[in-house]
Amino acid sequence: MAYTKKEKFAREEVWLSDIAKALSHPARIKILKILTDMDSCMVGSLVDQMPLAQATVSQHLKELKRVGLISGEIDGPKVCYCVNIRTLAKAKFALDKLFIKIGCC
Amino acid sequence: MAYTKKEKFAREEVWLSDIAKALSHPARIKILKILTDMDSCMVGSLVDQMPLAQATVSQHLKELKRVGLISGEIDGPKVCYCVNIRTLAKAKFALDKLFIKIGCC
DNA sequence: AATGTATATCGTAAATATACGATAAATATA
DNA sequence: TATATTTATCGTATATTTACGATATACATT
Repeated sequence: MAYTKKEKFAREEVWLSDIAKALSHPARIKILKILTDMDSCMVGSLVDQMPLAQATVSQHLKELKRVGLISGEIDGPKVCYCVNIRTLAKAKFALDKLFIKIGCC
Repeated sequence: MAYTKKEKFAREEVWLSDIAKALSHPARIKILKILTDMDSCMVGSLVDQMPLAQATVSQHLKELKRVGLISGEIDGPKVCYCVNIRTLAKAKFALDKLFIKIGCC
């Protein structure tokens, strides 16, 4: 038991739920905000602004990367992350569609 | 370890991440859609349209209820659920704010 | 009162998420 | 080449999620 049944649902529902999952931890929401606020977006300064250990921040970055909400560019020994506007726009569109469908606004 | 650190984040980030968590499974997105499509919204007919056991659907309903996205009204031995537009609007507002902040649309 | 119907809750197994220290890998600098 | 810096990954502990069958609860009907 407890094998997932996500394949039993519509493709778009699965995709949107996956985006929602990526946003389902305050650390990841904060990371997106910080990446926007800073001009530079190296992991080091990101970690400085987060109440979490470096390994944990790295893990959260991985989750955001997984769904394509951010992408990282290697810059010497450092990595510079930024928000992926394309995915963001797709997510916004899908969310708007859902909210309209279920009677909001 | 693995104790949560969610309290270390801003209140609104925690709230929004919690809404996102509620939307982070396709079953729950589908439930919201079904509740909107049907005029009636009894758990029984909901379960009929879901590829999950009754106990599992009930669990998903509980999660949606937890964050206030739906509320249930007891009607005899049955329970009628409907989407809570208030919470939905609040969520939409918070999401829009986030998306605008992080550079979308 | 007994039985049926509808839903929630309990118990539980497996999977996934969260957090961290330690370490690896990759580059830069002395 | 040795050392420092930066980030990802590994290993691991604990918590949470997902799924279900079984059972409890609450109301209706016979």
